[in-house]
Amino acid sequence: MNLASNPRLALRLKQACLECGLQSHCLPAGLCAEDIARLDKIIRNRRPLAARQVLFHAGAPCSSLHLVRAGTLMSLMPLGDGGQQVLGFHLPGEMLGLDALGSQVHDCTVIALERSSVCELPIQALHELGCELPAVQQAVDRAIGRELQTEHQHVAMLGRHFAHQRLAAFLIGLSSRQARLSRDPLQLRLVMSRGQIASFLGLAVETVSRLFRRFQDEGLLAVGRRSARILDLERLVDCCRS
Amino acid sequence: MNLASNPRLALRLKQACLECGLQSHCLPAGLCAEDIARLDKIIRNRRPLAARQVLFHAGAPCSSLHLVRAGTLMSLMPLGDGGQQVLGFHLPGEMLGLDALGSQVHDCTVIALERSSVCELPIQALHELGCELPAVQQAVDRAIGRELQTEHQHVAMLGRHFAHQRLAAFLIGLSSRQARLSRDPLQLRLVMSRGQIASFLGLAVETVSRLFRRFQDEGLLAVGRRSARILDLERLVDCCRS
DNA sequence: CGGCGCTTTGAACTAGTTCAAAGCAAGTGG
DNA sequence: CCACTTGCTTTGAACTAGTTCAAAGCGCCG
Repeated sequence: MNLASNPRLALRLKQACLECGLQSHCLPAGLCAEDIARLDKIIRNRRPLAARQVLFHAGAPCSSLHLVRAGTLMSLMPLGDGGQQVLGFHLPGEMLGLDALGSQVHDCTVIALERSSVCELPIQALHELGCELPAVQQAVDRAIGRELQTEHQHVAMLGRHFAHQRLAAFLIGLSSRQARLSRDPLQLRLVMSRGQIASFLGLAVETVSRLFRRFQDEGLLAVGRRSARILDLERLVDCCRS
Repeated sequence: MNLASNPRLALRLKQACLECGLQSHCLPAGLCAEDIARLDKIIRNRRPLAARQVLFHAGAPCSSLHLVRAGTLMSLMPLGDGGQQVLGFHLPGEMLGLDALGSQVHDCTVIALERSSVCELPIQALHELGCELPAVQQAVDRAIGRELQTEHQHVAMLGRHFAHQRLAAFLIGLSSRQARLSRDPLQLRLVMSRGQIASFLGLAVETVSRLFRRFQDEGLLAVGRRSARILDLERLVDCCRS
């Protein structure tokens, strides 16, 4: 199926940053209209991705960053023994591909979990613009810093002893990222499979499944196949620490 | 004791990038002498750190990056329940503080594990220089990309099932970083405590201790209190995958 | 409708943790 | 210079959280 032939998607592809609903949650956040227009000009390609389509492979050469415009993506690190470690899930407004900044080669694979779309930012052009407009440079710095902090959070989570602490931390993380996008922070869409969540948390699938059940039994969550509603945020937060 | 009064340290503090033995393993790697001289001018402060001295605290405001010049540092993330997760160990030539790039606030604490010294790079000045000299911009990008990739490796390691895989991966990682510094890649200095290694790997101290013994019994390693010699690199590498 | 893949559930198992105590090394002060 | 304190490391034994294995349930897509 040719996605571009879909009128609704074609419309979205034409959308410039200034008309994008994501504006204030994305890279341009905080920039003036003029700067956004400049930024907009260097965005090369707003391409739609089908579910399970690969954005780039580990080892692929690269001279661009990507911003998630819509949908959800996942990054994977090949493990050598054939397995894959899930490194992260990426929501709209988040930046992808920073790992390739220096080496020009990706160290992980990124794949769409549902129909998604991304904006491509050529690194070279972004640098040039950053030199002209300090606000753009700042925005890029913000994205880099946030990416690093997210990784730190992930490591801290994997360091937690108990499985329930990790799952709770994961759900709360998702919730606050939803909030950032002005979505309901209590209604979580679980676009990823249980297996992918398990890999992300360093657990077995079965453990994740049992924990979802347990959280539901304890009245913390209402769990669906592809969604979860947080019923008691406070206790869920406590759960991270005990 | 006033470290600056020590003549040997004072000498090292005056050392410019061009005379620094680390040159080709540090940020300036690949730059021409002229560019290095420019970079050198913006380095504000080469301060020595005593063992256990804190470079910066989580939450501290920040407008600089740091390069490790000598010694070893460790970054820690406060866990809320009072505990600390070890995020990483930092050897000479590696960059510190990138997490604060956007927010201007550190999300982790960095502490010296032994007498160390670091170079401070004001972010503002670094950006300005990067605009003038693309090679400097590239060097910074390299540092950022490498930092991200290191985090990815850490996550991938924490995702491994078995404790021996994690310890082996840790030792091999250390080894290759030593090699990068033209040090003997088989003779590892373990500046950090067993407890710190355990936290880094998401294990209990006792497990790490037992694994060191086991690796020694199996002829992979000769383990000392503060050092380890790799006796069979090939089998140690295999160990990461099985 | 039928088949495939994801999810759930149960039961046995085990790797790693926890608890407790002894062993060491390094630094301190008399 | 030695005795002593302190903190890290090692070792052993009991315990348990999470894994593994197996099988049934369920939903989705062709």
